[in-house]
Amino acid sequence: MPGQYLAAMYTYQYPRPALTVDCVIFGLGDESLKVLLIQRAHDPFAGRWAFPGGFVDMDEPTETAARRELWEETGIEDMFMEQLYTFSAVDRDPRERVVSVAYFALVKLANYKVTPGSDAQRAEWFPVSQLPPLAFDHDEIFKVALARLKGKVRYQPIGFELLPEKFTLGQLQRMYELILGRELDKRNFRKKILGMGLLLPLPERQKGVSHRAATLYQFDRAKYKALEASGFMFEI
Amino acid sequence: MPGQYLAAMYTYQYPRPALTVDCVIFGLGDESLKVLLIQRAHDPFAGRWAFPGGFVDMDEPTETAARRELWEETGIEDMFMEQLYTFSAVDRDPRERVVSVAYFALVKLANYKVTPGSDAQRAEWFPVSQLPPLAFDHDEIFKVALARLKGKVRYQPIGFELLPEKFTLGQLQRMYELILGRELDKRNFRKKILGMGLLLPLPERQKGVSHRAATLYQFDRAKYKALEASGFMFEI
DNA sequence: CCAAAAGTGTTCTTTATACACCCATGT
DNA sequence: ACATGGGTGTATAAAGAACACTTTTGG
Repeated sequence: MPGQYLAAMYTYQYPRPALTVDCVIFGLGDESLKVLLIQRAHDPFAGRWAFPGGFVDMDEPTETAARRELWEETGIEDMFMEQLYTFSAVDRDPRERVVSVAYFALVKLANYKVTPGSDAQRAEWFPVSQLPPLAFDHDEIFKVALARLKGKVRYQPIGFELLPEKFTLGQLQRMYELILGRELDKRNFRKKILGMGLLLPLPERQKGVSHRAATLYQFDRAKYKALEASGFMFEI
Repeated sequence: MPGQYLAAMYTYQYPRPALTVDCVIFGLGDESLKVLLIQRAHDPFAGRWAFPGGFVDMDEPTETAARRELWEETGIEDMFMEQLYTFSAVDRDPRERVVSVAYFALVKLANYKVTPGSDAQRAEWFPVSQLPPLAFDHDEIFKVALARLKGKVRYQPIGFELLPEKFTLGQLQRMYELILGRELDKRNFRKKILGMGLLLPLPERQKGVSHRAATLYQFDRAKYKALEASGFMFEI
């Protein structure tokens, strides 16, 4: 990184904000949409809950920083992630000027059933409708993240990131109902989603349920890519 | 700003990326959608065109920085602006690590007909289909900005920000056609947009045109706010 | 046999699309 | 008179919304 020296030559005279990342991770519980929070060990806001995050290193882009922090703090990796928004209010951190690039992630909660927490830190999944008061401006970050999820889930097939690889149409519909906050008509839903031709029915069926076993489906990513390229628009 | 002292106490040991803003400003010409570029006076990329932008001060949020830089470099103010994306590739600036928060702005070009340029800098409006090679990663920033504009203009009434306060339905339709890159049916377009009840017909008509004078309309922002709050979705 | 979710079609309403001619104005 | 864009309605097709019963499985 020759930049280190050049930085001094060109710009050392200007103070710079600190740069951090914060991650809003959504997971799908049995009865609610959830987000992962970490309890802060130190001041400011010691004891309060906050989204996992941390400082951006000089040799990594912000998304890499977000994935690294998430892995360090929770052990979660390889999830769907996209940039959410950059929060830069001058007083958002009481210590000093900190600008934070927030990320928005979706995980298959079944893969992380046990409450995460690698350091001494406590991490816990909270239903989105029952969040404790959050540190810093994380309440605002959460609002933006939830709005993004609700807005996006209808027009891009990101909802599948919350489900296991193999899922039933019932699970899929419940996922949409939980996120959108309203009920969907079962027959119309199935007609629409199957009509897209993006769900591969598997030769397997659900097991161990005390009712008729449902067909398992898989989302056909390759087919979606192809259709998307030729102008197809996903919509629920 | 007590943060200045605290910053030294807590975090002076970590190097920080520089933080800048860049603004992609769209305006509507007679025959094309345009963006404002500034020709760089100094290295790196001396002589190349780039989006206006600059460093974020310690006492201003990024959007304020974007508006300030834009005013300083072009004299444009009070335009529609929203955050676009934060670009953080490690080598995006050859001198040192610079993270840039890009903004996306829409202006009523008629108000800025003369080529702007307040400093010694040259500023010019370029049709989006004929951009010169840009400095830094600004080609990528532009791609993201144009995609955002195309995607958003259909679902939010931001297109009006590109037109004068009073406009004809012909101007409105041409605006959508230029941005979306396809022709719209005149009768269907009028039926749809007038059907929303968001356009106030004015008792005035177009003047000095060598054809039948069109009715002038105004976008009813108050009514849109009300409808939006009760679940109405704008769509072209 | 009961509970619980899976699975399945049709009707009606709403919205989208395709399409052609006369009108007003300035040159 | 002609060139230019303004202004108007209808018919057809497609998509969305509403709606109820039978099937399968485990307990």
